[in-house]
Amino acid sequence: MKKELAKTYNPKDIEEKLYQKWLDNKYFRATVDWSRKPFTIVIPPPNITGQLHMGHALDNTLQDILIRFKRMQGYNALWQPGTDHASIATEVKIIEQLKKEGIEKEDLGREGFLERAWKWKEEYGGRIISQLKKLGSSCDWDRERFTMDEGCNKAVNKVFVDLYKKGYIYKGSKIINWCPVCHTSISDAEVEHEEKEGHFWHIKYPVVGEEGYVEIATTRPETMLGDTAVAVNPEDDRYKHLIGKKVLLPIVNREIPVIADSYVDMEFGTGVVKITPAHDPNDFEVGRRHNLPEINIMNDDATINENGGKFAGMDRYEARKAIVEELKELGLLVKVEKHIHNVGTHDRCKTTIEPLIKPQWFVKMDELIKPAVEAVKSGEIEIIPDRFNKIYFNWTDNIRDWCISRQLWWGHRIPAYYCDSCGEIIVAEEEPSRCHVCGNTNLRQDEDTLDTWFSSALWPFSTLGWPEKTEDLEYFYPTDVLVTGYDIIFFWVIRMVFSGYAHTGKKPFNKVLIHGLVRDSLGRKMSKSLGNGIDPLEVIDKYGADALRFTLITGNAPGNDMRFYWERVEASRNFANKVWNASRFIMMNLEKAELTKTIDENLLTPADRWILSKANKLVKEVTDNLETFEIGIAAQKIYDFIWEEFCDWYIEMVKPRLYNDQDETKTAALWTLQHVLTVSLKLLHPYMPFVTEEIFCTLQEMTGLKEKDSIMISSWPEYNPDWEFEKDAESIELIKEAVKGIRNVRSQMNVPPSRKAKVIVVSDNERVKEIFTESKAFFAALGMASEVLVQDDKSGIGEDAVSTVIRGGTIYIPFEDLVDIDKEIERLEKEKERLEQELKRVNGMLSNPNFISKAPESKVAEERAKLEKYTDMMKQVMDRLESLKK
RNA sequence: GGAGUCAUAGCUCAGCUGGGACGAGCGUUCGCUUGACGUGCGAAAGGCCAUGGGUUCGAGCCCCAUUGACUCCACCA
Repeated sequence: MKKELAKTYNPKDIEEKLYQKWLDNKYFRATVDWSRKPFTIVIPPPNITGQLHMGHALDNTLQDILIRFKRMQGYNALWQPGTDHASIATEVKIIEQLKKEGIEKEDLGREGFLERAWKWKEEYGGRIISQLKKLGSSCDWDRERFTMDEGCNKAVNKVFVDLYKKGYIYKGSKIINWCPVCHTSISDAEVEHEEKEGHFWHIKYPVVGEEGYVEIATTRPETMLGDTAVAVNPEDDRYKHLIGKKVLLPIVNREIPVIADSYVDMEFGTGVVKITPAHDPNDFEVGRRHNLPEINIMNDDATINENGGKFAGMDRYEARKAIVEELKELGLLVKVEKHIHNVGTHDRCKTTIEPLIKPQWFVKMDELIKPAVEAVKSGEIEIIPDRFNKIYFNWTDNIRDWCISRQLWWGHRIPAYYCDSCGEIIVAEEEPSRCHVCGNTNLRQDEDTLDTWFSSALWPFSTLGWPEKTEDLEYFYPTDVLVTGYDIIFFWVIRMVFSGYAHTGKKPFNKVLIHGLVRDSLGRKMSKSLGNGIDPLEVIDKYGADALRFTLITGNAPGNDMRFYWERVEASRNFANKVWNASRFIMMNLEKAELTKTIDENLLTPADRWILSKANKLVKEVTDNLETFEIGIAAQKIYDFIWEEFCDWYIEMVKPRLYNDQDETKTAALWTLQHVLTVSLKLLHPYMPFVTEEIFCTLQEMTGLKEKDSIMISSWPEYNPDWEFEKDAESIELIKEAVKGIRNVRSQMNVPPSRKAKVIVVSDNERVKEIFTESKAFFAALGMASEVLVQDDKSGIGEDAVSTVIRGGTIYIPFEDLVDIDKEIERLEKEKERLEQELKRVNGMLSNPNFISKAPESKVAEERAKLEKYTDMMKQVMDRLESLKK
């Protein structure tokens, strides 16, 4: 019993079933096989807290396309999947959950909390994975990893210890970005700078021991509680005399020095800057240069601490108000100006960052970053599109030490142990049983965990077994391509690159494919707060995964952002439906046919050879495009080929042969249909895995020509240099031209398709006559002709006919009653005008001696051919006009 | 203050290393129960390729400047 396809394509009927089939047959599985070439992609691990959003959908569609393409090409394609523990995001989620139960994090204690966290991970961590499956992602799920699993933890510890031993990891008290809500330090990359409207408060600081004061301008008056100096530029004549003297810090009534530092910009503000080393990164630097005391005036929740005297306990903004109020009362507030400035916020919770001095762990970057810079400079790692090199270098060139410790519980705990009796710090992969200096057995592990990105940086090799010397690592590493959005270059890409070189001695990947963001239809970022996000799962539910995938990779240039439109998804769905129906038609006709794998080429008609060479050319182009990551361009070409060339032209051309059992070329037509369809399906498969699989399998059953149980393991079509049928291509193009001409004329005259008419091709060119004679059958069908006559003169054709000119001939349609001679003349005049334009252009070029001498020969020849063609057509138009005007 | 992206049909965007804009989808107009598909078929309307220079036989594409929109980076109190 042969399978039937439903009338319209319904993705829901097949997607789940096919995905299950792929899983059951282990088609996604990749294992070491030295006889084959590997092709490896590691997934950017989605957060376990995450839900699939459009960004994931795009990112993973791109990866799946590349993987499926390479797999079909015969590579041993591994797509390594996994998830990220996402320290802050997850910890915040769990704290929220606990809050609902009225529990504080501290109530549970570290162990209790972690237990809850793991439970949460077990429950929700797999959600995004199942969503990725709905997209059709062909990851090797047997290899699924987690950034906090045992192997990754081992890798993290080893890296930490190694870097520590080499002096690249150190602990230090430096000013760091502190999030008062999340209660943790964060790295520079996690700080977002937002322009905010603020104020500029001008405050008088009286000079000690003499009359007068200096006026300073500040955006954060509350930090004056921690001021330990006032700075001026050493070149500033206005203030030179004050350098070395002291001023009295108002309210606090502390005497602080006036120092000179070139950091101060004379042009900006008043030229005098208050220095608060403990709460401003710049002031911190100045403070260290001048050995100033660092007075921390804040608690971890950004309330004022005991160093703030009577303001202690107030929130930083309350304190600001109170201090301004008091300054006013003291008569020390000169003025308040509006001021727009950049404020750093935490990218996760949008809280304004508070710079604080805290002991933290850092990775020293200056040496480590060097190979990462060199790799991209030399082209050993290629970033696509290459304009992102600049973003990459912008970050590497300005890199600062990476603050890696986080005051969180969910994450890799720092493998550093303190001996409280002798003060020794022991950094080791395994917890030491005793202090190697004093023998103390009561060691205390560092409370902090590591930045999430510390473990993600190792992802390309930790997932393959590193630090063990596994065969996987040897075979699949370095990976081939990394696919990710431009927003994550500095968070992740750079860190993977330097980590790869530092720990494996190799680059983590050869190429980085960067894509843009998916925005809403108004061009805004999709975000939770705006509520403008579109759920990919909803799209899949309504239109199918294939439609979503196709939509995401077409209609935009690499690296550029794209807007999401439902209309575009609909168009993609329509395309899937088109493929479905074309296949349905073909299979309908194949039912009774006996096909063989290859065909005797002598049986092929010009139309067959035309579409075969078109398909052949498509194979070459699509393959080339995919090799160079021009994924959207390739998709567009496949779309155009299937819809226009194959469906609208070839299938229509072939219909008369299919309906005529006497036609000895019918088998050739069926074979060609089947062959071109199969090639098209294969090319389309990476983009639309589900429809193509369903049709491919059904088609195989129908024809009995079985290649493989699944299209995804079938072989990628290969370009055949022998299948360039130039002559047939020319013939068919000529017929297409004629058909278009006829349709155009008919449409202009409002002739309904039901009214057939005789079509007479007049030409004195033997080749032209031959072309129309051999293709008469389908030319008649496409041109809505009742009968086609091919003759070499106009005998028998009266004035009551309309005509259209092609190269080498004129086509007449005697419509008798419908023909209005004046209108016909008008039409021909227009055609004449058009040709005149063309001739003018071509003649212009060809009469330019510089063009002839400097342009490439092929171009000149091309233009000459056009001249010939248009001249010929012009002559015919003129002839016709003449006879009508008589 | 640096850097980048974008400006092409009513809308959203393609246009590869310079060689006539066959531009695509959607929308619009007209005509179609043409034995796969109305999620379709056929025909059409619609573009000074932001502006001003330059290079070139030839520029939407390369160079310079200008205008406008957006994004990223940056410690100006």
